[in-house]
Amino acid sequence: MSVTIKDIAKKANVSITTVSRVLNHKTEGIGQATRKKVLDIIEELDYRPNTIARSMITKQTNTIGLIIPDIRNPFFPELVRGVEDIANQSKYSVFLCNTDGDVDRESESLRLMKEKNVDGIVFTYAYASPSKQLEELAGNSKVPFVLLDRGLDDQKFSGVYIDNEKAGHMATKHLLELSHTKIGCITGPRDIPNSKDRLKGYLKAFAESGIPAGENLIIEGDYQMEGGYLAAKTLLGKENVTAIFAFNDLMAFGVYQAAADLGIRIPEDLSVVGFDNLKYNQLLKPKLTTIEQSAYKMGEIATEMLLKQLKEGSNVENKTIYLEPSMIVRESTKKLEK
Amino acid sequence: MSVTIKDIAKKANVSITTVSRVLNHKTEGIGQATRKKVLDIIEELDYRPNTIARSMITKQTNTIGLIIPDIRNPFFPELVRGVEDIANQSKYSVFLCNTDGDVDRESESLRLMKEKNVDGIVFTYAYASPSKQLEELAGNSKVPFVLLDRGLDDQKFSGVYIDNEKAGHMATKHLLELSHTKIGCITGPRDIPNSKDRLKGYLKAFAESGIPAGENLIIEGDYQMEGGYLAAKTLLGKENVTAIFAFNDLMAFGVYQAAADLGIRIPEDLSVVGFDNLKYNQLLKPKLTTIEQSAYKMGEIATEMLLKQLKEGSNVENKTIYLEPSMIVRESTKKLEK
DNA sequence: TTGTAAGCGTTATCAT
DNA sequence: ATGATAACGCTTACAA
Repeated sequence: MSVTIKDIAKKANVSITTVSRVLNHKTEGIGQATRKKVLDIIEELDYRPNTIARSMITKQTNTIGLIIPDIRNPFFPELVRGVEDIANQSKYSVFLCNTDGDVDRESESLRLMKEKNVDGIVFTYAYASPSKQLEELAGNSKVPFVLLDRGLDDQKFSGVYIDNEKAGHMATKHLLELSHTKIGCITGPRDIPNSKDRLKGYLKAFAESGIPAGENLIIEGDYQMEGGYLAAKTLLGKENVTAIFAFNDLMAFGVYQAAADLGIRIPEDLSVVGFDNLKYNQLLKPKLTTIEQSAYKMGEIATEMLLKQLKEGSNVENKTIYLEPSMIVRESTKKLEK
Repeated sequence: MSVTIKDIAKKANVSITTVSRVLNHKTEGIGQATRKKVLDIIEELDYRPNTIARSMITKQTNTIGLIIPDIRNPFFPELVRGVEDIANQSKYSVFLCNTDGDVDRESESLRLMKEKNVDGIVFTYAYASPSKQLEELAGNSKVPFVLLDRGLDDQKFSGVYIDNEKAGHMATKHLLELSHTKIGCITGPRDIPNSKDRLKGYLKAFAESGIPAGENLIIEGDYQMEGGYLAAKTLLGKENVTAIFAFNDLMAFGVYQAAADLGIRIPEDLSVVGFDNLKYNQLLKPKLTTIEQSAYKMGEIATEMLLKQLKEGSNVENKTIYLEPSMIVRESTKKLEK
């Protein structure tokens, strides 16, 4: 049996209340001598308060939940570290759940988080409209949460995103300025808001340029390498595009592979723009032109927002933050020669 | 206030003991009718038992801790999913901690795990000898744990590793058979057992071949891209090696970059062997010859071992499992032409 | 400054 | 088959 507050109290000849007070750094109502005595015994016995017993009373667990689609997608480790680093600074630990983008596993995760009594949740929400679970979270059960990355078109929830429409616009405009007109577009899964917004940007850039955007040039991807590969095969086979804008770097990797299979050279025959600026795309040849967004920073900001809510109570108003994307032009895009 | 066992009891006109019994699926000592009545009310009120209160008594949290160096190293996401997937199957959730390979953060993580009352720990232990903390874990505090990947040369702890010496031997022998004699070796951090074992294999292959292994050809790396890059610069600059064996793929990526900077062609001028078979090294040109080891599987096995210990109590004997490595020959290695 | 005692939501023990 | 009650280890009124 491990040592409890009672053991300390007994050995110090004080009440457990007194021990509790020094434990919680109560300033008033405790004598210097007593405090020291208790502290010494705590040290001597290497006593650690039982956080579970504590949680029962305080209703706090000093734990936050983090729900993401899949840690194996290299975008998310960065995000996770951003969340964890900030959380740890404030003595919070993090519970991780992967949902694989599956609705059932997502609500299962949410259930689990509530069961574990997390104090708040950072949530890569991947659907366009709030689920029943999410509404309930915001309504009855009152667990604070912050959405991030994938988004929800609803200002009533706290969230951290980048300005995806702007990013989509930048990437497409870049390609248009390089004289490309047949620009393939490989989107993310249909329902994910960030993909929708990037598509809006893509279409807007076309509209501005006066060039018609071909319906056939837009293909739904899966944010995975495989989906990028398949979509690129279609695009390069039937549509003869001269450029492809993939909505994440992973799919751009797939585009590279498809191009290699088909003997198509990048950037001579095909320009490619990605999205995310993953660290390991330095390995690609030629180096990938892409949109920069910092998953780590998004994780940090979202967690800071969440912790603020936890500390200041629910009187903190929800807000949505949009980070500025930036474009990194490297070697995979090139002016189209007539 | 959320609904408690008392509310259910009151509404059902039974005692909380009875409710508790149906909650815990006690078969005996409960009538069919009562059970149904209680169950209905539980459903009606959407009651969820408070796991914290439960934990106070059962001393179980249904949570396991997972300590790794850094989730951003692409080896670990796979491992994490292996652990999580198995844990979830048995209704366990996982607490994640990154230590960045830092000793202080590691013992901090361990402390946290105990504070959170995890039932067991899966631990990428990165040092050659057991720390005081670890001894204590095995001794007094009796939290079951399973080590994995990086290892500890001590059969008295449970662990899951691959046969690193054999793997190091395979890789080096492959290079020797391709007529290379000046084979650079970029190891992991000095203290990590898996690196030591790989080095043993490297030296053994040389010893068997009768070719002397040059001391200068062995450079300590950091298991990161940067370290691989730096080490390769040294190796390629001063030592004129014709082949490099990097102790993980990440460092092999660095070798590729160094070679590119120096105008050295792979595999014509330099053969390269990596270690891990990371998914995204498909992106490399030429494709990397490497040692296959499944982080996912290691995570699965370690977690299965841990759960077995948790279920069957401490009468399960500790054991160390060594998985078989295999070699994947791709395009980055080539016979040395005289 | 310090202590007594109630209570958090369960499970476990022992009655009935 | 069911219930009363102690206990888990702590925090927090309230009292002294």
